[in-house]
Amino acid sequence: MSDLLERLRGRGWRLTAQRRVVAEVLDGDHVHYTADEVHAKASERLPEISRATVYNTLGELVSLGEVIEVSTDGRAKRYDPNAHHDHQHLVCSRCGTIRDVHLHGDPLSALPEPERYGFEVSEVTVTYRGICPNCTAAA
Amino acid sequence: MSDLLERLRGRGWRLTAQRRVVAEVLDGDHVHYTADEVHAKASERLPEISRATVYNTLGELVSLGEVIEVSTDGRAKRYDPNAHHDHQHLVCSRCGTIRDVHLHGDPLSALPEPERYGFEVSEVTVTYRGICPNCTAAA
DNA sequence: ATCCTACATTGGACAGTGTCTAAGTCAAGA
DNA sequence: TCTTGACTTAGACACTGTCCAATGTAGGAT
Repeated sequence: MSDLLERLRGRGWRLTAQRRVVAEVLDGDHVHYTADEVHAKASERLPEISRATVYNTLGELVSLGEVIEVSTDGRAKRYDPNAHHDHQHLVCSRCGTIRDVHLHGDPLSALPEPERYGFEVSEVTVTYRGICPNCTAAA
Repeated sequence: MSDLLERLRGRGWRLTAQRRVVAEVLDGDHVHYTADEVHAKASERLPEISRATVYNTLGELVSLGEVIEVSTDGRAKRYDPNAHHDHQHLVCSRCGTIRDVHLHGDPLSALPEPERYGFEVSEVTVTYRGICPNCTAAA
């Protein structure tokens, strides 16, 4: 993700220690953390980083299209660094963890014209829900 | 929706004025209100109804399968009274209004077995996003 | 019709998530 | 090295939702 930092710098981003750490956290594992989880991880490397900065930085990464915001459960949003590959999500209804999944076909084409009601439809998200193997085992 | 109340009473629900009003609000327009909007509407008819009761009642209606909980934006959840007809949602990215839409085919079958990672997949929601005619005109 | 009691409601405190602001700090160009 | 405007900080705040103890009441029992 070091090229991410380069790309952002090219767009006029000021490169600070805080932003670097947030980007590194997102790059690290391919898990979908909540903002506060990102903050916790970031604090391990840069203890004085503030919650507001993490929220700001995540918001910027989202509007720059580098990260996708996923809100599956009405609780905390999660951040998905895998923004450049088209994919959908599989969510555990019990523990909330998210996996990226890839579908057969294009879900956009499943919505017939008369069902579009004059909207300019530009995006579709598909979310599968179920119980993950871990939670099944723990039950 | 008066048969809703009957159905619920058959399942041992105690029929109170508060529950009746919440059910009527949901039945009224076919809009997808947030919990606090339901509370506001309900207060017009029953001023002393409390927020906790509205949240409780909505939660019960959801677990009884009479109403669907929709969280599209990570802000307030919205409640969809149209639970008995399989459908998906079309959301305006600008003003947030929601329309029910009906799809070709079953989106569950679009997720190949190897992409299920041992989950017991039981549910799928598809959300289309775009700009509604109103917002397009206003732009 | 009245009584009982388990269930429902109330209001207010609390918790989680996210936003805002004023003051201080610093990256990076001159 | 200096300057400056963008960035960060801490903490207050707002919104959504949950919880609890005290109070009220629907509906079966009598």
